[in-house]
Amino acid sequence: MATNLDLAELLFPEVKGTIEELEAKYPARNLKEGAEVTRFAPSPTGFLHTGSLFTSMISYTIAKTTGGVYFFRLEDTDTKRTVEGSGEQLTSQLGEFGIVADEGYFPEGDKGAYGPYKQSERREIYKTVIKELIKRGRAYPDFCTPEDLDAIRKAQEAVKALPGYYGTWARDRNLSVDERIEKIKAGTPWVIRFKSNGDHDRKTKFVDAIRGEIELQDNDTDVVILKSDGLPTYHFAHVCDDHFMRTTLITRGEEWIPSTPIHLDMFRALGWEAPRYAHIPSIMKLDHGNKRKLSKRKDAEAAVSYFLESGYNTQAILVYLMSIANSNFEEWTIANHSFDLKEFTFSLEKMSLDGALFDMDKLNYFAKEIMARIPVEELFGEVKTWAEKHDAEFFARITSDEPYFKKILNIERDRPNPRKDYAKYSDIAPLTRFFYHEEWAKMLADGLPFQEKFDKETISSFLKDLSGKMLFGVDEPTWFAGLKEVGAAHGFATDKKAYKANPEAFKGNVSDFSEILRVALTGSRMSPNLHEIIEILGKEEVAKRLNEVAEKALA
RNA sequence: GGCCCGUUGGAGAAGUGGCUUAACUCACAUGCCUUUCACGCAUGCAUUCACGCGUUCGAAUCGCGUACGGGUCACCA
Repeated sequence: MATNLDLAELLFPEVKGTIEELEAKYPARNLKEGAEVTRFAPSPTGFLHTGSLFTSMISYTIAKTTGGVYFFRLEDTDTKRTVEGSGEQLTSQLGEFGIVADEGYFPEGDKGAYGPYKQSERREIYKTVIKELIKRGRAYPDFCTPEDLDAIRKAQEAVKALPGYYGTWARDRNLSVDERIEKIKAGTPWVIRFKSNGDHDRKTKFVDAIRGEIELQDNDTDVVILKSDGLPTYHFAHVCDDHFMRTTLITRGEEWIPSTPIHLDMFRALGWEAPRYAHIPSIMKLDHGNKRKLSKRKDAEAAVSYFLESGYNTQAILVYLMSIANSNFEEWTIANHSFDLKEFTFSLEKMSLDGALFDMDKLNYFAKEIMARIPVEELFGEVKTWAEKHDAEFFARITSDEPYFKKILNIERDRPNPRKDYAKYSDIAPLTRFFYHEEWAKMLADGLPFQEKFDKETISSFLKDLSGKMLFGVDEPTWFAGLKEVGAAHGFATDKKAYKANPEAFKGNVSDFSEILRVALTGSRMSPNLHEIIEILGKEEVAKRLNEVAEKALA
């Protein structure tokens, strides 16, 4: 009579290695007490999800702050969903955030002693372990077709039984070895299932690093561990990989909580110590009054590329995500006048238990705070790099005269409370375009937003006069005093109180002639400090603009 | 439907039985500053912690139940 040994040989004749050899090849890591080995293990679906960035940032931070190891593993076992080139994209996008793995998959080749770090290249390892499981009677080939499985599910529905491949519903679970061998020899397609000896009526407990103790029903389903394409399922790959890669802390989305008993069941069956788990809450979004997970199909902000393309500073994104992860981070940034994530002590215990709503307002707030504090030279470099990739016209504009653009960027920045009007690099072009003559000319052609209450003659004569009398190279009070003089000569008040006391005596207030100047120069009723603007524009350009507007006003 | 996780203001949240007349931050509103905007400053915004019952001298904090929200039950991860 044939035994499980024969079955294992028949199934995997090419597999010669043993688990012992693997244990020796991937020895326990020699790390100091408390050091955590964490990882980020995405599927290469051509897309870095915002929630993935969140999880990877947390994993990375934990490894770094405990003196451990953070590695990157590519989970490419779903060949149907695999998108070519995703590995590169994932690592390069993560790289923009400074989340670079200590070891793992890299487009140019694996780094580290616990590889391969791409699951499709680990078939040998999976099969070695599975072969052993079969020998021990803890795994078996299952010959059910999708139709068979469907029929089982329908039968379960009919009698209101729990769905799943377990107990007496597990059709091929109790086939004899001889029967199995016969079917295999007959060429019947098979998958390998794990043979659970769990009991659905019992509970399994584990301590989640974020939520504390969690109690779930014991796993009793015989999950598929090796698919018909010869690749493992997530459940098995996780157990096997994280064991041999010596991961100590599994950070993954909370959607994995319900399947944790399956993983624990397998760790037990293999006699391996299970790692600790930290199930990270999902980032949510409000949709018609209901919360739901950020969806890659429905929400632009689900893709990290969205933020990168619109030009959010990567540190700002990380800072925002950290403020969700540990809300005391915000207080910390205020107390320490720092947004340096490396200095902050992250703690899993302080994580909130339900998914936070993605808050664009708050992201924008952090982004403005951070952008306002980046030194100009550095900011300039970032804007330039971004523009080169995403806005050719803007790139051409700023590179045509870099010192000029730096001056523009620097407006109202060198002060304790700098201006904060850019949340992202793409905000800069529209707000600064008036500094470029051709752009300003277009605005003039489209019509300048002067208020109706000013008559054309006043606008024209005031600007005409001003074009020759504007002061340059003086300090702001002096410049403004000069401006007031011209205003007064054209019937405007130069003193607020005087105007308020007798508005009829004037054509307008200080703010009114200032506004006329502002509109003429910038094409808008709102702008940064006018004195800085005229100094940047220069005497010639200012005179040119004032004259052109003065003429057009009368035309 | 079974199981699991969760529920403090518009958002992120602090809070682990009396120190809370519920921090802090964003958003919002109003005012001040001011040549506009942005910045900055000041003030306001939950008499109440989903609801009910219970434990207790005392509960947002402990227990039970209900409601609601989320997740999960694949040869996807």
